[in-house]
Amino acid sequence: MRRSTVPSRPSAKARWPEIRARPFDRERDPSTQIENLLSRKQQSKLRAIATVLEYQRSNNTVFSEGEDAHFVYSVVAGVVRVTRHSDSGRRQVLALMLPGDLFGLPDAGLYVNSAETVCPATLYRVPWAQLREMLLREPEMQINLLIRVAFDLRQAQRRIMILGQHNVAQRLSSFLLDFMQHSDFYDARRRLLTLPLTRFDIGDYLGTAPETVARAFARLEKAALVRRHSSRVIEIRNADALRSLVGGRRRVSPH
Amino acid sequence: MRRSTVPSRPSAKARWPEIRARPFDRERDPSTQIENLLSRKQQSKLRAIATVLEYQRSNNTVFSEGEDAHFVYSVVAGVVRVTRHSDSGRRQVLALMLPGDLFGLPDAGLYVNSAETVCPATLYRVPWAQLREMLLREPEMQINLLIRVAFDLRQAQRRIMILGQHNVAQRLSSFLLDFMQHSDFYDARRRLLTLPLTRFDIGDYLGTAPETVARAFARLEKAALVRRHSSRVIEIRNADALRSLVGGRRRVSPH
DNA sequence: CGAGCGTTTGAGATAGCTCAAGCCGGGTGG
DNA sequence: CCACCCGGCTTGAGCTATCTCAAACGCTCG
Repeated sequence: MRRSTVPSRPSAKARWPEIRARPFDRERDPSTQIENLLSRKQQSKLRAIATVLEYQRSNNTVFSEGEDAHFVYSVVAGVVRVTRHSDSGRRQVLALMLPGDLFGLPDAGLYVNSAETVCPATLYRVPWAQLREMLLREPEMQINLLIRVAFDLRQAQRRIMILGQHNVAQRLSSFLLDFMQHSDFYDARRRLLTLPLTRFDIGDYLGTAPETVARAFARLEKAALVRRHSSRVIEIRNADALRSLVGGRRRVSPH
Repeated sequence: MRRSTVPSRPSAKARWPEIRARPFDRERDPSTQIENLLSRKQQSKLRAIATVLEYQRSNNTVFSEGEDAHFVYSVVAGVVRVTRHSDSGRRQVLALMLPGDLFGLPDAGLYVNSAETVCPATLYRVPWAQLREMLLREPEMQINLLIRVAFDLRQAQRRIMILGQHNVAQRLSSFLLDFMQHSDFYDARRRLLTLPLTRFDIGDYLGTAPETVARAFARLEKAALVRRHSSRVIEIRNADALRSLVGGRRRVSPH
């Protein structure tokens, strides 16, 4: 078993948590999408039961598949990868959670996926039991949760499209274009994209091997669509060409 | 553009609807999953606003992506494929809706996917506006919808795993094993699976070409895991071997 | 300055794509 | 009732994208 096998990817360096938890502090917290969906009153109720977690490092486990699910999480800052391992032990990154995203909804009381930090991150943690009660009392709040889950479903369907139809260069382009939407990672003026992920993470996200990701980068660079300033810092030289690459065919006719 | 291009797949024979709609008739309708989640009172309310649609043929359009979304649907009998077309015009089958499944939730008032019958089918049609109001009034009903959408999300994540990690023979095995769960299609005693889908549909579901699906069937047959009685009728000769195939590695080491 | 991880590139093997041709079964019309 | 036709299915051939194993490179941290 060379890589990508069960417990985790390369950095199984098992650094330990170093997480600090503190009660919700209204003053310090930037507003997030989930809050924006709620009324002030609802927000304050949610804050009353939320805890803020600060993960100082990457590759920290938030929760693991199969564990009892007591909490739901929301990203305040940083990036969390939501993963699942297939029977063969290979890891798939199902989704990347960015600020404002919600994750950790239980299935029959258990987490079905694992979640780890991809870089230092700040999260809200909300006890599921209390949230559940609150939802039953407040239909408007619940419908907001429904909207979020429906959004996640559409995102997942988008991933299905990409995995089912695109070659690796197209998937990578699509991934880069997605990250360019977030000013946390993309400096639009200088056209510089700073990726928080390793090639292993990107590979597991795109359903391919890290070497293939590296080669896809090389290919995009040769075609002058991007330029690698370093492995994590990518200059976007031609976003339109990236877009039209994604829109093209998976394979060009051999004739 | 040989196949799999925009409007639809081979049978663009454009047969027209022949749909019959009738008000909900309590006596004739088998209970479906969505109803099972609801109390009697809720059920009767839902029935009051539901219409039953009967599609007599396959390849009938229920709705198309981009249309205004006025209704939500639930499958009573038959199979519906939910599809989306990529920019290149290729079709992806995002999900197959079987009896009890719900589909057609709008995104910003529009359908984001298309839905077509795969065989003759009976559906419930519920006006979204009325359902929405009902949900706001009845939190328990809403939480059931939330559970359904969360279920769909997990299904979609499962598809992501399969598309991202498995080779075509594994995907096909996984597809067959799924269908074996439904007594509508699988005769457990005789071990006969009757597929409602063409090779084109299966290919678009599994993210591959129909020829490759045919070859995967040939491979499974040669390994004595299945036997094709006809292209649509498959004898399952070794379900355990199918399962362990799915659990194995995508590609065997070359050495 | 060495170790370790992550990245890149190379080489060889192969699964799956595309085009093409033949087959097969069921429905239709003579 | 049979022959034909058409759509779907299968198989073949050639090509290439991607996988796997290897090896070398280069940060970064200690």
